[in-house]
Amino acid sequence: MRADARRNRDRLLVAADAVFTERGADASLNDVAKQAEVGIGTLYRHFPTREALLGATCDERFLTLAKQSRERSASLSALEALRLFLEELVHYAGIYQGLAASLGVVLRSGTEGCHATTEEGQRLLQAAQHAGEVRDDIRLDDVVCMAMAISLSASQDASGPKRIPRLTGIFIDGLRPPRDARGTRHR
Amino acid sequence: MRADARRNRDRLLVAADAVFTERGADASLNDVAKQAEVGIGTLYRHFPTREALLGATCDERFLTLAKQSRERSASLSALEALRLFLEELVHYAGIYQGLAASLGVVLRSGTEGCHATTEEGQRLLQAAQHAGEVRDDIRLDDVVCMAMAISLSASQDASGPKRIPRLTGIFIDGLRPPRDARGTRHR
DNA sequence: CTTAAATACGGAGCTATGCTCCGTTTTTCA
DNA sequence: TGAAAAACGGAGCATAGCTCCGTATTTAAG
Repeated sequence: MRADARRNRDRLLVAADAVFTERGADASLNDVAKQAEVGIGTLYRHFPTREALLGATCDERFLTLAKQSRERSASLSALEALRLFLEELVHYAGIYQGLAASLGVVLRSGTEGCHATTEEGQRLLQAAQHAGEVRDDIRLDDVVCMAMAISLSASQDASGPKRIPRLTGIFIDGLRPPRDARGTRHR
Repeated sequence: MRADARRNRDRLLVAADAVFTERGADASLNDVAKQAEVGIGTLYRHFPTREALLGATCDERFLTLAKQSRERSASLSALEALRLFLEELVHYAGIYQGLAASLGVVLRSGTEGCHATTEEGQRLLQAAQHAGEVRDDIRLDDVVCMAMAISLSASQDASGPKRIPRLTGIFIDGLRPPRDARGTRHR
C-alpha cells in the first residue's frame, strides 16, 4: 500500500469517527471527506459503502471488546460472561446514534474486529449452553438482536442509558432453560 | 374539510400504500405524489412528515390489530395475549420494507389506529403485570423496541422470517419476573 | 346566480447528498 | 532519473427533500 494511501485512509478513519460521533451514523460522507481534508473520491475508493466505513471505524473497538471479554471470562460463570458481553455490545451499538439499527450488517462487514467479536460471542454462547445455563436453541443472531433492541430502547429517551444494565439482565435471564421441568412456552 | 382536499387525501393514501409496498418505506415521496396525480405541495400539506404519511397509511391496519387483540385476549392468559400482540406488531412492522426502523415514531404519529394499538399494548402490559406475569419495571417502549429489533433482525438475513415466533417467545420470556423469588440457581 | 373570502392546489426551484469519472499529481522502483 | 503504477481531487450529474407563492377551486353569503 502506497504511503499516501495509508495516510489518507488513517485520516479518513479519524474524521469519520469524529463526524459519526457528532452527527450519527447517517452523517454526510462529504462532511467526512472535508474533515479529513481529502477528496470525496478518495473516501469512496477506500470505503465503497457507508457500512464499510462504519465497520472500519468500529474495528479497533470491536477488537478491544473481544479481547477484554476473552480475558475476563475465565474468572466468571458462563452466563455472567455472556451478560457482560451483551452489555458491551449494547454499549458499542450506541457509540454512534443510529448505529444500532445496522449492527447486524456491520458485524458482518468482515473487518478483523467484527470477526473477532462474532467469534467471541459464539464462544461464550456455546460455553453457556454447554454449562446448561442457556437454552440450546439460542443462536448468536438472537443475542445480537437483543443488543439491537436494548440499544434502540435506550436511545429513545433521556433515561435510557440508565436502563441498559437492567434490560440486559432481563434478556439474559430469558435465555435460561425453562424453569419448569416441562417447558412453559416456546419450544 | 373541503371536498377536493378530502379527495386528494384519499388518493394520496392509496398511492402511498402502493408505492411503499413496492419500494419500501423509504420510497420517494415525489413518486407518491406522482402516482396520486397530485402536486408534491399537496402531499406535504396533508402529511408534513414521512412518518405522518406512514402512520396514516397504516392507520386502518393498526385499528384492526388493536381490535383483534382486544377480542381474543379475553380467552387467553395475560402473558400469552401480550406475546401474540408482540408477534402481530412485528408482522405489521414488516408490511413495508424499512418500516420497522421508524415503528416507534410512527406509533406516535397520532392517528386513530396508532393510538388504539398503543392503548391496547398498554392495557395488555398492565394486565400482565397485575397478574404477576411480567416485571413491574417494563414499559411499553421496551416492548415496541423488541418489535423493532425482531423485525430488523428478521429482515437482515434470509432465515429471518422463520425466527420471528421463536424470537418473540424468547423476548417475552425475558419479561417474566425473576425466578429468584422462588429458589434460584446461581448469582 | 353572483361574488368575495377562504381554502387548497401545483410545481418551479433551491438545498443537500450520493456517487462516478477522468484529467492531474504523487509515489515507487528499476 | 524517468516512466509506469497508484492514488488523488473535485466537478458534475442524478436524485430527494421540502418550501414558497401565484393560481385555481370551493364555499357560502347576499
